[in-house]
Amino acid sequence: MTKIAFRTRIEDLRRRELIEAAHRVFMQHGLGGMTTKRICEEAGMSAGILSYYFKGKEDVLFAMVRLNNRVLMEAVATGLAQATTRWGRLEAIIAGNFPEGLFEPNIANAWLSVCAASSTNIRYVRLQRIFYARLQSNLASVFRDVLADARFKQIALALGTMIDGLWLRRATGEALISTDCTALVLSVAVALLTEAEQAQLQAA
Amino acid sequence: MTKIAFRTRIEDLRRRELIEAAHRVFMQHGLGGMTTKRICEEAGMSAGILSYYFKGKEDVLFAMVRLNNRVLMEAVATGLAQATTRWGRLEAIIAGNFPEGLFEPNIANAWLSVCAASSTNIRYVRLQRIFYARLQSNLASVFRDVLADARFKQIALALGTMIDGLWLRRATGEALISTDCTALVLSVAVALLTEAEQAQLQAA
DNA sequence: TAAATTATTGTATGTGCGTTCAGTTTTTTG
DNA sequence: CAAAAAACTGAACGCACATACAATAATTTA
Repeated sequence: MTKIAFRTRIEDLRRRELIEAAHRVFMQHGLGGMTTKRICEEAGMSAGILSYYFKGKEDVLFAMVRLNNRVLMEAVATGLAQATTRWGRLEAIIAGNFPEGLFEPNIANAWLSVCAASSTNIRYVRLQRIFYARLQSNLASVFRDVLADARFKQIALALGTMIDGLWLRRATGEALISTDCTALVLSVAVALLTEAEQAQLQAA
Repeated sequence: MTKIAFRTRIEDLRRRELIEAAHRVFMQHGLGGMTTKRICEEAGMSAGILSYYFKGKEDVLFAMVRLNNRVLMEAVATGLAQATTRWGRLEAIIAGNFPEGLFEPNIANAWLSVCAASSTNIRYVRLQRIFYARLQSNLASVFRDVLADARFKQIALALGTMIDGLWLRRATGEALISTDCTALVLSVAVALLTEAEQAQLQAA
């Protein structure tokens, strides 16, 4: 009994350590430079350990991406919980997608690399889908009841792709600042929503 | 004299063939699967030929990306030349960024891979910058005189990143259609520009 | 403490890659 | 046609990598 408990604990620990080491290597050397040797070295372990705790390198990468996504989604969730007004919630959603200290070229590039790898690996596509669905549902929680469904989907797509595009630009080193990006997306959101409101008023 | 002329011709021909072969391999196997062997095989030549006409694999890749960018930019240019009205020009610019038959997952993924590789390779960053600058200048040719400079830059960034984001989504296989994307970006452009106009009217 | 299980190591192995280069064929020159 | 230059070949090399695995160390169990 205690045996199993301990085993699980150390296994989880090692897996976590390897994932975090993989993350650091990823940040520093990019997807191409993320070798098993470097990961194990970064984790302070020997080369063979990776095969012991993971199915292979791909498995580590996937676990890493999943962990990152989870962290980001939780950040948005806590931001949402703190917001009180409808517009505050919108800002929280958008700002949550440009976390200060994380909106940096190397991190953006890591994310981009994973997107690029998505075409090969079905699991990544699924992960991305989940991520986008969450954004969509967050936006829906703010505006679905105010907008017609078709137009809402359009606006959600517009805002979502803008966020992605800004990250992409950041990945190439463009000098974008997280607060500016939030402001930009927010301003577009405002323009689209006021327009939609006016259209709805005219219809009535 | 004839010697030099002929030499130049066959060299250009082979280089072009290799670039196009590289492009096909890229499309089919992705950036990771684009090996020198496959490229030469696809071009119907032997393995060593690549080093004969190019400095190395990277050189071929770069030439390929440059060629693609040129083609896309020219497509936009011709579309622009045909447009007569101001709004027609705007639509031509946007539609030119979603060319029918080219707005497909594998092509999108190829572009995405290059973006991801940009962080390592300075030449790609330069290429991307040129591309974005061209988009910016095209948009400027339509709207700069109507808008304040700061707001124009914001709007141009918003539209540009949306276009990128839509390509990114397409890369992961999302079912987006080129005409829908054009319509979406155009609708956002309209919303932003009418808003900007109203703001300017109120100021007067 | 002895046995047994688990955790870790580091070398070995095989694979796939980009690049090189000595040689061969083709084309051009005189 | 002979000599020279250019175009091209394909085997060979070295390197970096992921993974496997036998050996060893640490820990738990009885």
